[in-house]
Order: sequence, then C-alpha cells, then structure tokens
Amino acid sequence: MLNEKFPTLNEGCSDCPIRHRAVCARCDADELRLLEEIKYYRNYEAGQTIVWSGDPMDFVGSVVSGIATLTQTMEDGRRQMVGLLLPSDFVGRPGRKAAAYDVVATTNLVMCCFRRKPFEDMMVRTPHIAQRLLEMTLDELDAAREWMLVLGRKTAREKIASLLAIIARRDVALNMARGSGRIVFDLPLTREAMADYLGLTLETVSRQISALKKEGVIELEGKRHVTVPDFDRLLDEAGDDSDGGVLS
Amino acid sequence: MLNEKFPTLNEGCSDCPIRHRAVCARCDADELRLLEEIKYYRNYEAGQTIVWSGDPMDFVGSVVSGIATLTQTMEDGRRQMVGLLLPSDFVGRPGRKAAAYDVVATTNLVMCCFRRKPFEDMMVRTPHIAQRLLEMTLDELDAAREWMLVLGRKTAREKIASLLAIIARRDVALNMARGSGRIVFDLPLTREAMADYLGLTLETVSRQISALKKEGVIELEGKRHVTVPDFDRLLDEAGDDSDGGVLS
DNA sequence: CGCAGAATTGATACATCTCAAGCTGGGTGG
DNA sequence: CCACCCAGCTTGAGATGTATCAATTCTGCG
Repeated sequence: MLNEKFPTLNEGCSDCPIRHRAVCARCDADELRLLEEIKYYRNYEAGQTIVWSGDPMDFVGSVVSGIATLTQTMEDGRRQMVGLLLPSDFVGRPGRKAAAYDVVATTNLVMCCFRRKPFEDMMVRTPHIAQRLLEMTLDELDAAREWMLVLGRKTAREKIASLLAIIARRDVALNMARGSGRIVFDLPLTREAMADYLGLTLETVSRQISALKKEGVIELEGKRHVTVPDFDRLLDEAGDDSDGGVLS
Repeated sequence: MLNEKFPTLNEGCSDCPIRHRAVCARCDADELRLLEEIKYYRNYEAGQTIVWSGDPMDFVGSVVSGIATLTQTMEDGRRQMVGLLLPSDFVGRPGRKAAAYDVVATTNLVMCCFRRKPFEDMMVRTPHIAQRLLEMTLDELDAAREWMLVLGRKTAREKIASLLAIIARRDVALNMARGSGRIVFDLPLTREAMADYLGLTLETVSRQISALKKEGVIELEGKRHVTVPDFDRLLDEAGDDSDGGVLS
C-alpha cells in the first residue's frame, strides 16, 4: 500500500475536510477532543473490500475522501448495491457487531475510524453525536426510498439518467463549477457497478449510455469523463419533476 | 366516521399496546407523563389519505393499530410504495414541515399523534426519545435496503414470495401461532397495492399468486386469506437465505 | 507486442407489460 | 328477494424492454 497514493492527513479535526458534514458536525471543541482520542485513519485502495457482509466489524467511521459502496449478494450471485458512500457518509451501525453488507472501496479511500465500543459509549454521553447521526440516517432513508422508485418503476434509460443526475448534482455542490450551464465530471463507477446500482445488466447500462450520447443528452470523452450540456434535459430523461425536488 | 369501527382507547400510555416498541419505548414514567400532555389519538378509515406528499404536516406520530403505506408518485402516474407502516412504526420526520410521501391508511387505523413543534422541543430535552427514534430509523433503513434487493434483482415470483414471507413473519411474531408449521394470515393489501410495493403490474401479481397457489406453496381462501403450509418452502421461493437472516 | 480488464455491439430469448375480456362476491335499490 | 352493479381480481393473447449469450473493440500496461 503506497502512502503517496493518499493525501497526507493532519491529525487534527479542526481543519478536516468533512468537519462540518460528518457525524461529528455538531460537536464542540471539547467533544472533538474526546473524539480525537479514539479516532484513527485508515487507507484503502481502489477495489479493496473493507468488510464482508456477516463479518465482525469492530469499528465505525466516516468516509473522508473517495467513494465506497454497500452491496448485498444473493446465494446465486445476483448483486444489488444498496448504498453509495461519499465523503462525510457514515459506515457501520452502532450496536451492531457484524456488517450487514459488503463494503467496498471503489476508489482510493480514506476513512476516519472509531473503535466501536468507545464510540458507542461516547454516543450515550454526547447527544450532539446521536443527534447528527439521526439526521444523517433520516437523509439516507430518504435517499434509499428515492432509489426504490428508481429501481421499481423507472425504465433503463431513466435509471441511467437518474444516476448521472445524482452524480452531476453532487459534483456541482462540491466544485461549485456553475457559470456555464455545462456540468463536467468523472464517473466514479464501472459499468458493472452502475448495473449493480440500477438493477440492470452491464450490457444494458452500456447501451443506454451510448443512446444518451448519440442523442446529445451527454457527451463522453473516454469511458468515464462525462459532460452534461443541459442539466434540465438530463432531468427530463430521468423522469424527475423538473423543479429541484426540494424537500425538508 | 363510525366510532364503533375503532377500538376504544384508554388515554393512558401505560397499557398502550405499542408502549414497548414505539418511539416512546425507552421513556420512563416522568417522560411518559410529559408525552401524554401533548398527545392525541386520531382515527382514519380504510382507504383514507392521511397526508399528501408536499402538503404541510403539523404532527408526527405512531401507528397504534392498522396499516398505512408510504408511496411516491411520478408525474405520469407511476407509483412506488416506499414504506409499509405497521403498529408502532413512526410517521413523519422531526424538523420537516411538509410530507415527503403520500401516507395512506390501507385498513382502519388509529394513530397516536404529537404536534410537531412540542415533540421536537421534547426530543431535545429527552434523549430517550431521540435514541429510540435513531434505532427505529436504522431498522427502517435496513428494511429499505432489503427491499432494494427485492426491487432490483428478484423475479416476479420471488418478489411475491418475499412479500408473503414478510407478512407471514410479522403475523407469527404478533399471534405467536406456532404449533403446527402452518401459518395463516389475511393479506392487508389489495393486488394493486402489492404491485405498487413490488414494482410490478397488478396482473403480474395476480398471475404469480395463482401460480404459487397451483403449486401448493400457498393456499387461498377467497382473495385475501392465505395459508402457508411450509414456511421454508416459501422462503426458498423468495430466494432468501434459508437461515433466519439474523442481523445485529 | 500482446495481454487482460473494461466496454461496446449484435442476435436472440424470455419475463413482464399492455390491452382486453370476463369472472366473483358483496352491497344496493327496485 | 332478486337483478344489477362495481371494485377487485383473474385470465388470455400479443407487444416490448431487458436479459442472455457471443463476438469484437478499446484501453492501459507489463
């Protein structure tokens, strides 16, 4: 594992890139100090499995950088991705000893880990952590339900457009690269991972991406580099309400 | 609205049927007393919509008896159920002013409601409530992810078997009617609601139920009364691991 | 160069949807 | 009391979207 692949991390929480969004977001300086005592960083390489479903999991943590996936696998090998973990997302469930899903790093990944038991103890004494975790879990539940609509009712083309829209939206939020109406980003997933996310085969994913490209909804450079010239058009293909879908 | 349709409710929490499973499960006597001051019961008839997606929602609450559903609807009318609410399940999201989904009573329903603002205030002061809500939300998230596998990867027959297994399991837990290996219950959903849950058409639901019946996996009396002679056989048809699927 | 993993493209099979007709059982009004 | 009605359900026949199987092509890399 080459250290140079990963950003050097300052151990302090105060200038952590996910400080204001992760499970620690509401903690004050004192609480952060307590967290710093039980935390440690861990690096994973692209493709590496972080834990297997059913295996004991003695830590919980936050994705600091990179992308991970949660997937479920049936006995005969059918796979369904059930979560896409982006920076600041939480991994693991307090109170649960074994992983319920396979957790896989799809890019190089840095995690901020807490040993499970000390973290659980701290949660009891620190309402700020539990409050934030509740908020994040409610958001994840909304996202999961949104995805149920995609899986259950959308066509293959709409599924692809929905996924592209999600990734595009995230990149706009991160890079603030508005200005032109064009959105540019790299797909963080292989065609197969996209298929697992969308409940499709990788061939269907490939065909639909080709179709969207041919019709000018997206532009492709190589396999992964995507340009969306007109985001509203993409949303339209996704079958979403044209408004921002504002909840809360 | 005929009162006789609904059970008469003792106003006290102490002998409430969902006392030990709902959001108030961890509350002590003092906390319960505070909750009692802001709670009120509300009855809904089968088929009645409790709130429409997007409408303001000035209360949260628990299902006391009966069954409700959460559904999302696309502009063109495609519908996906994203939640099935059973007794003790929580409705609404603290901090959110408008409903994110349509909430519909599919049977006569009794809800224990709390006005939103007082409940939110109380949550801040009462960790027991927030803790329990976190636990329940994590469980719902697991259920949603389980359902994503069903929607994304299972065949129509497996989907039906999965739904029957869920309902059967719930009834076993409630009625403790073990003894013979036979499980008997009534479907609380129409074919159409089942279709909305499973991402199928109602015709496909009907055909698959007929097939399972013809092959002896289930027995039917009328349209709704189901007998499962061999639960393991049903689980097998659902494509689930044969073990109990024990998590946590 | 040549290999391997990732992706594309084609031909065909098949599960589910769609459209359509008919059935069933419980309730209602004549 | 019976005929009718209607929502819920079943069943059939044909259309269609996606999966499956198979052959190439791309791309980066040792």
